[in-house]
Amino acid sequence: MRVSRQKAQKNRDAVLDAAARLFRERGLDGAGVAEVTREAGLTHGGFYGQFPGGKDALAAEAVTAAFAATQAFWEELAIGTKPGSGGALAAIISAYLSDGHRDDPGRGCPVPALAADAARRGGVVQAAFSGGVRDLIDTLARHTPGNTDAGRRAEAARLLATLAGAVLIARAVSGGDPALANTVVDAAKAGMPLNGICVP
Amino acid sequence: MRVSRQKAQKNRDAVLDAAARLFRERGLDGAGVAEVTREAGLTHGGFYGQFPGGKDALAAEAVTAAFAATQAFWEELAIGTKPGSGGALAAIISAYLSDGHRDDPGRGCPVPALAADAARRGGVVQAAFSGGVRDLIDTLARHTPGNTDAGRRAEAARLLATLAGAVLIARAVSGGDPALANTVVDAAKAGMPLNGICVP
DNA sequence: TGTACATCAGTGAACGCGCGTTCACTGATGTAC
DNA sequence: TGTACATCAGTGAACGCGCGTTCACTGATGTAC
Repeated sequence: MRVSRQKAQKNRDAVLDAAARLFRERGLDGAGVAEVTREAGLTHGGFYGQFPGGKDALAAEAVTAAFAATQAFWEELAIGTKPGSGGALAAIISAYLSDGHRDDPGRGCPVPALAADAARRGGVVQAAFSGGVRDLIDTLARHTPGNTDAGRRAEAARLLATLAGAVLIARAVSGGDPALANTVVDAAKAGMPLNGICVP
Repeated sequence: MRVSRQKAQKNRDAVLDAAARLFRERGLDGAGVAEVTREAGLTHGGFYGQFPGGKDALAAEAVTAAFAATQAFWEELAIGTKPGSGGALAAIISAYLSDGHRDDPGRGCPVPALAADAARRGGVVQAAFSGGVRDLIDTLARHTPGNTDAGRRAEAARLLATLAGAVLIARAVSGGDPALANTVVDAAKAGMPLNGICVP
């Protein structure tokens, strides 16, 4: 049965939201079209009307949405901190390396959750992922101390690698060796620029 | 047809080798039992005689084998460098952040290739992964400067997070934004302890 | 050492299952008058 | 504003396909004599 255009848009958004969460939780191969649409309160039949590009198109849009949400979350964290004080960066790092982020990949950064999948899938998914990483590094660079744009971007890139790597490893070992997971996250925290000065 | 016990062992090893490579290349969901055994020159029927635990058992053993190979490769790199000079660590870092490693996940470190899969799969796979990460960090710590064991281990953990994160991101964006991939890897290189002094 | 036979590593067909995708259909929406 | 009808968002059954796994069978190996 037909629904209003407003309701149709809401339904599409619900599918996208469910996809962005489920893909981060279970991987691009671990969540199917049927489950995603069911989670959005719909059946799978209408899906190809919403996303003519099929699952790949959904995955690409979900990746973009997940990056946008992460970026928005970071900007929200930055509000209320003194500009130039490094407080925004500290807040982002603290949230990124929190237990909450480690244990809730569905609402977290797409990099540790989906980077390997994006690398393998290629096409529109990898393109969306690349754009997301670039925007995320730019956002991080805006809150990173440094003299030049290139320097801030490089530092932000290094930071994201360490943050994503630490959460990636922590998630992988938290079930089999919780102490090791904490070691990795704590080591990453200790190596963050705000805890001292790095002189390359 | 029955084969000799020696040949049977060789066949099992061939399946394990193929699995260790294919799983790293395509992910645990991206390579099937049929393809792995075919790559080893066998049919899939005999597989459950070799691995009664099924695909999960194969994945767990493949993860362990991949970590062991990475560790052996690092130890090989360390041979011929002056002990305590940091030369071994420099060689490991250089190899890890090379284009060759980025573009050949099948023979590379299991962390960027399989950590997300291991986190989701749980069970014996996650247990094998946890053990592999611990051993890898211990190996890295043996070549890391520092005053205490705990300090070396923490530094090694932080190092592995940065290395794995950088390669993970580089692989994900190399198709869509090659310049960004180089930015991330170069930034990780520049942030390595051997290029300067980190004062936490 | 030679022979007869039990063992078992590997084969290939078959199983149920869930996947991504298609399509005829439904019925409320949006529109033309 | 009210009515008639075309549009189309969503439904649910169905498609082929590849997955992990099972199993009856084959025939060379390993063993007992």
